[in-house]
Amino acid sequence: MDANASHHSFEAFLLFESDALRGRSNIEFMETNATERKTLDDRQKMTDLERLRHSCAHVMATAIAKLWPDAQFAAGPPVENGFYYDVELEHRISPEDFLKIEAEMKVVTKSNQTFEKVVVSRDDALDQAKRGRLAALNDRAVPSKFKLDIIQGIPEGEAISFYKNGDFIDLCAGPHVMRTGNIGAFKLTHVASAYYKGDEKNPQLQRIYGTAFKNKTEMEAYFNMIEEAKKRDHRKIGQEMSLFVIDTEFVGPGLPLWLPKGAAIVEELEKLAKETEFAAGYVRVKTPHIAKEKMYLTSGHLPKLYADSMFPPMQLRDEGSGGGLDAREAELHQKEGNLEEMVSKEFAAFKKNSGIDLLSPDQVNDFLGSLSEEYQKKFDEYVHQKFAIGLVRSGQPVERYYLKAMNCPHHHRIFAAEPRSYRDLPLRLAEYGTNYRYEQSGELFGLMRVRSLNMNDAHIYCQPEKFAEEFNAVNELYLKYFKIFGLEKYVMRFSTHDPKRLGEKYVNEPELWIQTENMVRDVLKNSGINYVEVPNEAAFYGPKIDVQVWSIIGREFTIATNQVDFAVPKRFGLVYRDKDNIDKTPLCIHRAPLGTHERFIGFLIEHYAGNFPLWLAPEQVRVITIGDEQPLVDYAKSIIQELRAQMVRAEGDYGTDPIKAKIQKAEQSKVHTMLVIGGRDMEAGAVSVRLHGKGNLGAKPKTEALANIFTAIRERREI
RNA sequence: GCCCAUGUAGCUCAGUUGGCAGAGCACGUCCUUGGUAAGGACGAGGUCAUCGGUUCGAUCCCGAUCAUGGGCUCCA
Repeated sequence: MDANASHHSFEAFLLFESDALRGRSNIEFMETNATERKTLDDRQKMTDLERLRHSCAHVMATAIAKLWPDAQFAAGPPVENGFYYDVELEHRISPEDFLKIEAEMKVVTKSNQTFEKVVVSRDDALDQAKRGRLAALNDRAVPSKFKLDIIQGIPEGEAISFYKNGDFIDLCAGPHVMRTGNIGAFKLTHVASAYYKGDEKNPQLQRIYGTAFKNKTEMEAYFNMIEEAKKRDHRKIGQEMSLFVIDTEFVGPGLPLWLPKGAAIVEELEKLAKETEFAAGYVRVKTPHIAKEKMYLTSGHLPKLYADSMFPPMQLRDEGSGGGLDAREAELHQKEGNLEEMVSKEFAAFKKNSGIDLLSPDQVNDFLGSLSEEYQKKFDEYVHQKFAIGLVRSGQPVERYYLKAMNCPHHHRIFAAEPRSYRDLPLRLAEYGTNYRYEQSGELFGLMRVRSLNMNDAHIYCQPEKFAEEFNAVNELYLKYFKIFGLEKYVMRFSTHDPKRLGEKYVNEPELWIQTENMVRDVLKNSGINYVEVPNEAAFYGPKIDVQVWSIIGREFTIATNQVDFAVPKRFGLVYRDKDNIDKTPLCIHRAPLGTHERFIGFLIEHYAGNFPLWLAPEQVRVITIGDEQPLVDYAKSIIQELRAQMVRAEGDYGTDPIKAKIQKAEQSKVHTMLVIGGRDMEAGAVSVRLHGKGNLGAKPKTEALANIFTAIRERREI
């Protein structure tokens, strides 16, 4: 591997590791497309709705040009849920301006102007742009600079056209609706910034987003759908159900804390993974959260390529002020003395201020909290120096430690820890490892983008000839999980290499590529898995499979990536002794079917809208008494004991609230199963069963009701 | 990181054109003893994100910082 190639491999490596959990694959996909210019034919393929929305972008530009004639427009395409137009304008457009703009837009749609297409010569186009006539209502002193730039970028021979509505003329390839009045309903939604042509070296523009529909009814339906999705937002439900919090003040942004109810879900998922993986022949390992710098220098994440995504290192520094050890120890004693002096002074002042002579333990804590910043700083310096001296004396070298951003290097070292024979393979090392990644602050998003993540990780080391079998087994795992979570729509995006770019974008192992890709393709084909093949999207060192799933309301999530890796084990010098007594490098399959707890639970919350199936429900059963008489409470408590003895998460509500209030509380907190008991039930040895969202099922013998609960949980299905 | 918006009680949000800080829910105490989505009374809860500036006076105006959210890919 030459230097350049290995540079790419680090990049590819980090791409895999981040893609798996960040769902970046789409972005990558789009970027590849974006480099290819849309042809005029492509543009004619616009759907009716896109055509309408693109027309609406022109209407918006017309309105903005009227309000701010110096506005410079760049591009205004239709997008997934509407349209935008990029505009350069001194005035900062805020949502308050939307009403004003919309009012002007309404004037344009009401007057029902025709969209007229005019095909012009290149010279004409340039001339009009220079006169500032494009994307404007009149001639202007300054040229329409972005339009001018765009015209210059149009290849020779391609037709250039203007579209005109009323007095507004814009450079545009179309297509458009016939008249402005065809835009039945529209609304501006938000404003953001974007660089011209997406390049940060270009000027920053204001991107104004809006949406448009044939008629009001369809627009209302769209906004209702948005509202529905908002109700399912994992951040909202997570708070309502007390699943997790993000304590930015004391713990840090992007570092979620799982509350007991959320941790219950975490535990259930781990239990599922452990059972499933155990049955599939995985062995579990445990690795520390940190490793020496050498680890990541070897893996290639450091010194540069992954450094930005890792938390800065913990450095055990020897930062003495020169001089021998003796001199520095003397300095340390001096510092100790100074500190003591400072403390006694501040203590005296504290006692004087509070007027207390003998402090209680609480008051001592108050005092410690009140110590001056200067003292704290000196104290830190003191501790640091003491530590550094200790290190020097013990003869340890200065070291840097990093929080791990991925588990594979640790697992590779586990592979390397013992001599491996082909008889030991496949070795499937599994771990719910906690990784730390320094995501950019603007990238953080609820549980979906975090800085600490628990990955359902495993690395399968196998002989190349066993690959198909292993890879197939991994896919079986996925299908099994999809079934458990009721995921009906999924697609595996199988990314392959491009032979033309071997040695540049892809590791130069033509035969290995073809061989591995064929193996992957065969497995996918034979197993009847729903997949699409995406050429020229593989990672540097092997084909990859992104797993996209759709939640019950049709939102798409990328939950996991599988990666076939025929290059990195080599970097770690991993070998096994084969039958022929030769050391060979194993293939490695990286896989994480349940992604990370953070992202996966975020997905599940939205998928289920917080109404988890019984086995996952944070509170599975609540026993509710009608009244608070002692015998009834005792009966309820005995039921809870029976449930808890079988690891069922059960709580009791024995309070004095009226029964309707207790039911509502339980329903609102989405308790899966309510066992309501009154005097009648107690005498009959019965419970009356109510399921969340499904209402009262009526009285059942207690033993039968409990047995149903136990079985349903064990089999991970509904009652 | 960059642009824009937001930050008031545990939660959802009012409010003050600059002059003692508000509601509902949740919480606590008491009353209520009831059969499947809210019985009642009283009470406790706040450095109005943080720091600085203007002012007789700042939660409000100005600036900075931090955090959260929407974007920063979909090219005439």
